[in-house]
Amino acid sequence: MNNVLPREFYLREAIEVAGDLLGKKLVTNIGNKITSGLIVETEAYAEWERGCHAFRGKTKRSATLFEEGGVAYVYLCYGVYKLFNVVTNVKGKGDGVLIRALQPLDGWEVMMKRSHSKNKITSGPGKLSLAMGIELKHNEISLQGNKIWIEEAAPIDAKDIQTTKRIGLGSAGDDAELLWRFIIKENEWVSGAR
DNA sequence: TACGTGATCACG
DNA sequence: GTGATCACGTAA
Repeated sequence: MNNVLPREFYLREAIEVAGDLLGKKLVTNIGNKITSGLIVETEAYAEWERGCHAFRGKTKRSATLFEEGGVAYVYLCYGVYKLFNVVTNVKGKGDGVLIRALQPLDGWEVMMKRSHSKNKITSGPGKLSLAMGIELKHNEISLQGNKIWIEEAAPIDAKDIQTTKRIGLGSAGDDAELLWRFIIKENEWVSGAR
C-alpha cells in the first residue's frame, strides 16, 4: 500500500499521535490473512505520568516504549490479553498510544473465527488483538513492515472527536484524571465504560 | 460486582 | 525467591 503512515507521523508526543490516529486504518497480515479496521478509540501514555509502564524507567517489559516511534508494543495483561500499542516519540522517550477499539473493515470472517465472542469482536484492547491475530511475538516489530501497519483514511471531523479519562488506571493517582482517551463520538464500536 | 490468570516488578 | 499488582473480559 502506498498510503501507509510514514515514520515521521509517530515521532511526536503520544497525546498528538493518539488524536490523529482516530479514523486511520489498522491492517494486519498475519497467518496469510488480511484483516483491517478503522481506529475509533485510543489512549495516550507518556513517560512522566503514573499510568504509563515507562514511568518507573526502562524495565524488561517497558523497554520497547523507549524505542523510536513507529514500532508495535505488545504485552500480556492479566495473564490473558495481549494489548497492542503504538510506540511514539523519539528514541529514548517512553511514550506510546494504546489502541482500544476498531470498527472492522476487511476480513470479518477471519476475525470472527479467531474471536471467542460473537459480536463487538474488536471493541476493547484485548478482543481487538485477538481478532487481528496480534501476538506477543509482534512486540517491537516495525509498523512500516508487512505484518502490521496503519494507513491514511478519510479524515475525521474535529467535532466528532471526544476526549475522556483513560480506562482501568487504578493506581495512577491524579494522572488517571487526564483526558487522554480519544474516541469517535457515537461510534458503536467504541468500548463501553467500566 | 466478582474473579480468573500469569508475567512482571519491587522488595529482601 | 516471593508476593502484590495489573492499560481486561465475562458471567451473574
